[in-house]
Amino acid sequence: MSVSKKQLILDAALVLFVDNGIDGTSTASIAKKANVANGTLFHHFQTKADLVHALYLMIKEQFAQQISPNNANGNSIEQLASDVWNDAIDWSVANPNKLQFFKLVIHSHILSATIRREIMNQQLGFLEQLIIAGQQQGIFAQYPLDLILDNCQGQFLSVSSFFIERPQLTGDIKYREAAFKMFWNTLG
Amino acid sequence: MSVSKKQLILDAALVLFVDNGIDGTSTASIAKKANVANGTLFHHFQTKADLVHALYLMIKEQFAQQISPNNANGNSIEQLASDVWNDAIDWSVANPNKLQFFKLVIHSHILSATIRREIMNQQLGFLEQLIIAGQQQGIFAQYPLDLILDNCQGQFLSVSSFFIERPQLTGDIKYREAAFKMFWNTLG
DNA sequence: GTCTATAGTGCGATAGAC
DNA sequence: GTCTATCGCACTATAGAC
Repeated sequence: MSVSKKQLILDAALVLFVDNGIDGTSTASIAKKANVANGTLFHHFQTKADLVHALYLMIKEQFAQQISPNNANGNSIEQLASDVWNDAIDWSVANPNKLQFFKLVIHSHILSATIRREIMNQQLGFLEQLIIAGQQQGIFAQYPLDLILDNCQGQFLSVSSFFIERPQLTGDIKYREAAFKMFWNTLG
Repeated sequence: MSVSKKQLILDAALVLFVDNGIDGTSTASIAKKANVANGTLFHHFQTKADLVHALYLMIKEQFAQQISPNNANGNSIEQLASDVWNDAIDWSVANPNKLQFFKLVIHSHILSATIRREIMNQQLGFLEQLIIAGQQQGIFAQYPLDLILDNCQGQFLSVSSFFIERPQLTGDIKYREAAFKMFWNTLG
């Protein structure tokens, strides 16, 4: 077989979680959609929470790969910020289910508060470096870093969802530029 | 009795929802915490979803009362925006459970998507007027209104949660001013 | 309106054959 | 690793006495 049953389960779970919520999705329905037996699911994942966590880790990896800046040298902070921001938005629009799943996990009680806090911090590690650099160069205001990061995550999640819900606006330069401008202005 | 059983149920539900999530809270546990019989809960609320909706409506009313500007005339847009923003943050810090419940409802699947969309629109009606006025006066940039509103809601929810999780920073002028400045800068 | 008791359902997880 | 079958539990909602 070309795709492992484990992966089939993860794929099915993502779709069902986004459609019905995490608590609203039974393990039986996941197995059924994946064309896999009920017991097989619990062979690969000890508990439902383990499945959620594994799915999150997989998606986080993919997200990190898309938005890690690969040409950091020689560009202005604004250019770097624009690249990172727009890469993140592009990824969200190309992977709407995965972005929505991030939001579900952040607000779900199925994972412990500690794990959910780790999630957020890891998610924003790349941004932290960029903001510190901007502050050192005097481009950004000296707002407290922790407050800035929470604010930026809030903007990213809401604006991503905005574009996901309105696919026809994704390529609209007016909207895309406004979205970045608002994000950028926040920092100054 | 001084407080109706219906109100006792609503009060108990709020605490349990915030602690354990909406799906993670059984109607039986709500009745128990409210010192009320199981059947009494379903006498006042036909279904669990009805209870959630009623609780939301009650809290929304309280929130709207706190942040509606009562001295709109004679003040600058920035002063108005500052008043509204800080009233909203103050309310959130004074009523952390209620703000967290807003977040739960927005991301829960127990209410239909239609109802959740209404919720957001009603929540932000007051802001809409202020932003339109600012744009007409040339104080704000001409970003698309719908995008601005989603962005602002994202900032408000994340920054509110930030202060709720760090009560000792609520009165810290440096943090409070930075929070408003970031919000304000977004619009310009 | 409030209570007790319970019906009826769906769920997470396990056991054991293959 | 994958399957079938099912256990045991917790849950929403109802019935009917007071």
